[in-house]
Amino acid sequence: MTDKLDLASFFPYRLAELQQAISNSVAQVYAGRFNLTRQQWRVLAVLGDGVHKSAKTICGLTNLDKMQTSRAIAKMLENGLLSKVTDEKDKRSALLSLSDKGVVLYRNIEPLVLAREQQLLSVLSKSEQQQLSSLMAKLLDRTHRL
Amino acid sequence: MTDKLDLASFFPYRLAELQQAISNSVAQVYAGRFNLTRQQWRVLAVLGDGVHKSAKTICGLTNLDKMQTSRAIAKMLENGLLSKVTDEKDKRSALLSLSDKGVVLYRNIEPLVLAREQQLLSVLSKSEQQQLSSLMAKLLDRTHRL
DNA sequence: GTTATTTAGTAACATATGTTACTAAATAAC
DNA sequence: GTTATTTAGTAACATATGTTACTAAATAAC
Repeated sequence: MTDKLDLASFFPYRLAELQQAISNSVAQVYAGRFNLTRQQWRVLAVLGDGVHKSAKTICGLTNLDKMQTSRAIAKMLENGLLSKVTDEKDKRSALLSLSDKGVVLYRNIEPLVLAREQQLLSVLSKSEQQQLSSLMAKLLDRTHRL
Repeated sequence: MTDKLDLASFFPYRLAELQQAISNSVAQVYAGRFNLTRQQWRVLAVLGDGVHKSAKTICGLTNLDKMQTSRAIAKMLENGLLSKVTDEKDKRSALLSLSDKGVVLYRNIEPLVLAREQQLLSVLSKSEQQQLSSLMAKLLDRTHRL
């Protein structure tokens, strides 16, 4: 059987493998201690700049599915991490922002997550990191144009 | 609010974004026409070398969860893509291989999937591809040692 | 060689995810 | 300004996923 495909060296597979490992590594930071799901962490991160946003905007910024966003927000409201105010300019949607509790949580997690990122990237030199970032941008762009 | 984290440029997030885009792109090849799930595609790919393997071995090689592997195999047996023979050396496990139908399917998909991989990677020069591969290996290694 | 422990695999359950259908408000069409 | 269409968000359903509990066979311990 002539077989040129080897899963272990197939680029999409290798990327998935790496992504999962990196993702798990970061989740260790926010999941255990702070009891957040990946979705909730993303919502938190996106609201971390202090600018209130609609669910739709959050959905776009987090790259999450519509319902995943809706559910993450619902749970975070329940846990008192978010504040919700009806958008007076469009009463179908609500503007969400971090509550005081949410801000405290974010300020706790943020440095830990950034530290973990650095910890992971530290196997690469600064120039390698830039190289990687640029290669990733090219590839992502490619998928958009295919 | 001082905020040094920006999700859009956070490495783990960018990697997840890219991985998903690449993965979807490859899935277009095997999912629609050939009606395979991602899990089934991986099982197929891993058995494509013609060497029969136990479910456990497949589980390891595909990086799939135990039950995902079990279910993918069950469905593929049902669809006549695999053959199953009890391992006489260890009667708890069975050895799986592609059936004739499975081999035909594999031979059809393989070149298409490899072509898609090349199509995606073609935004990068050969040397950039090697660079990327090497950076990914370093990072993966890092996650194992953390 | 009998009993205790480990292992491959699956079933049954609980949870997560995605899709389709709906509600309420906004905008477009006349 | 009334009716038709689009949009933000969620509920209800169907499917996918992961975990715990089990079965049957293997290996380890005595």
